[in-house]
Amino acid sequence: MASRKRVSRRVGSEGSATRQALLDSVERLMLDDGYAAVTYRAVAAKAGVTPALVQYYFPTLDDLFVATIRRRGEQNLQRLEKALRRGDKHPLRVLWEYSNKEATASLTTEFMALGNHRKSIRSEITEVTDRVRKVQFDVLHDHADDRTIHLRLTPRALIFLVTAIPKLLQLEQAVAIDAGHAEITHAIEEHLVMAEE
Amino acid sequence: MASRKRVSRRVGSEGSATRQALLDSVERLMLDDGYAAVTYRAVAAKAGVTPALVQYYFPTLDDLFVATIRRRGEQNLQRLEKALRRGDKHPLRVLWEYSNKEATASLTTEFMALGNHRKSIRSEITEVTDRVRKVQFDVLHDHADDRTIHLRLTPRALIFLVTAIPKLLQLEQAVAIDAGHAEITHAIEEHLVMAEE
DNA sequence: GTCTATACGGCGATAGAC
DNA sequence: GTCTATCGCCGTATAGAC
Repeated sequence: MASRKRVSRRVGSEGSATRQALLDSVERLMLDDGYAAVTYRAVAAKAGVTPALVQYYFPTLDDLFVATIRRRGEQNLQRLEKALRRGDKHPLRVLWEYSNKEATASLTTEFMALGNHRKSIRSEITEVTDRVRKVQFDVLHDHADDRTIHLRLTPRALIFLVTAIPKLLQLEQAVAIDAGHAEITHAIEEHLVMAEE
Repeated sequence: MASRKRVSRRVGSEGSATRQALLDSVERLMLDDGYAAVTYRAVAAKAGVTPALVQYYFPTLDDLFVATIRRRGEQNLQRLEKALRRGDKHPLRVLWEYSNKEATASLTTEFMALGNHRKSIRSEITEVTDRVRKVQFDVLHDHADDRTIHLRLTPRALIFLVTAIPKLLQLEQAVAIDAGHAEITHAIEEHLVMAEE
């Protein structure tokens, strides 16, 4: 099923323009038609190169998916850290807004589905998520006060709620389900306002 | 991509033993290796028949997936209604426990991933979820009292929390993430106890 | 180092033989 | 009702051109 003999992944320099263009094509395909639409032939066509060239850069599809999630994860982490550093909003609100950025979230959903049956991708997701959660926990830990006690929720539980619920809302939206969505969003917004004053 | 001309789905009688055995095999394959492992050849091998016979019962893979989700959805709905009818627990707790049944939830996850890029499955999920949510809403609507106000949450929002969060916990567990899980579970259990007394 | 051409086996789907 | 043959995709391995 998976590759065996192949030794060197990441052929072609990391910053190569072609390489970046290929990863862009992968993200577009995943967003438009789901990860199943990511084939060597489709990626090549979208980027205007030959299928064999895609394979030169990414010997297996796993390599291609891992490179895509790694690049996106890095970008997300930097976006989050930058937003938190600005310090003009309550950290919980920053996390909430960060998680509601839909392009990112629906890509994440695709990757989690992929991770269900591809080990290499599962570990990549685990790694990047751990790093993100650590950043989130640190900032909330510094900010901890009676408001978390008021809500009877620990920082970790709060992080879960404001970051995971948006993900779930979008997961359901993708299958045309929206019962309770407006109410949940409203309730969380209300709690955020309370936490901010 | 999808089938076009085919008119009659559901070849072979609905209750055919072969048919049921094939759907069992599909569920096992999805749980063990993800939906990508569901191929005519794999299903046939698991059920001890020829691949062509599987194709006789289910002309396209879409038909196979739709039949699987429909059967499972019917079973879940009846399980939920039965648990609610017993009336020995608070409806919210019934919903919470119902959603925490893991076999069901991880199958659901697979189907939602499938629904991301297969239209026929998406509408099947939407339909069965609407029916389930209606049952859930009705029972909670009858049961509505000051406890929902205490939590500042509408019935629909409450349903979302106690049914969707377990789904998400398992989705994350599938990729080896568990930050905040224990805390969230504990917090919800606490709220349920409050609602029950 | 970049890129291409080609071949192989496995897949879903179809048509049609028995 | 059951199964065979076939078609056009797919991932990917390999050999080699610039």
